[in-house]
Amino acid sequence: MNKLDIENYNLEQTLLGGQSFTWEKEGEAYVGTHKDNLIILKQNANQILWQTYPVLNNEKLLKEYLNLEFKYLDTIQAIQKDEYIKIATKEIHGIRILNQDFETVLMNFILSSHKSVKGVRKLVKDISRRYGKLIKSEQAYAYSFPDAKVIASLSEKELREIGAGFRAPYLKAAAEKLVKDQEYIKRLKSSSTKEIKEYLTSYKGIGDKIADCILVFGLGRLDITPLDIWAKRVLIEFYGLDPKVNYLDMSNWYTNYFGINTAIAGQILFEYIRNLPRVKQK
DNA sequence: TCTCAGGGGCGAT
DNA sequence: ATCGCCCCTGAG
Repeated sequence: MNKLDIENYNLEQTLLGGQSFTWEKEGEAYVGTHKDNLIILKQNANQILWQTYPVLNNEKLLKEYLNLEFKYLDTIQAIQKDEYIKIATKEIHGIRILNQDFETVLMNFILSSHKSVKGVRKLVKDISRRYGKLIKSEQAYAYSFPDAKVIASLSEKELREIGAGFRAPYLKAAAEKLVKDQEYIKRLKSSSTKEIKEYLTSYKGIGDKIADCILVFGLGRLDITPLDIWAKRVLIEFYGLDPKVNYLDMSNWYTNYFGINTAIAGQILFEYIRNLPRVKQK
């Protein structure tokens, strides 16, 4: 395998933390797909061992996908605004935001609705195994998540049968829309966050939260923190916000407080609070 | 075996 | 603004 020296990179939390659903841990290795590429990674302290398939040694792809050029330490320094985030950044170290494929992220997050990370990963894997492309190496294999055209060609019934449940019609309609809007989307990517969000929420099955996930994880808009229940708990338990504050106001709070890299702060606080020992409610 | 909520969103009120 | 309900799985 190829070697790359890189400090402050936590593969485990980055790949399996819930921003991507196309990774599995197999023994010591992380096996995942990005578009129609298979990527195998291992972490050894400050070294990442890696290989890509079917095109071998694709360093450009790897660096782009793992976001290796990202100025991690500068960002961490910029968000040290209070004791909570300071403690969190000590405990949770090395999370990056991946540069994932837009279409895959959009479809995967539609599937994430009312599902645990583990549940989404399983569903994504089941769909990939059945309808995706097989990519093999000598040591591992994986199926890529099908592109929009393939998903659009499936019936709602097929998607239900594989486990998509009530998300099946959303997924199918989204895939059709992705195909139809292909050219429009290319231009949209350089538009304002607000405009893109408006477009995304016009999809059935995409509301505020999932739209924000797509903006951050599929388009690299780091000036947003997607508000799942954990990001909300952070605001309520650490920063004293009233639980009744609506989505948009909470979201604006993050952006106003942490600024252009609030997505990173959000990921760190999310991991931190999620791993705190909790007393059971009720 | 059974219950229950899960990193939401929709549609009706 | 609030509230059932959606489909299925893993965890208890």
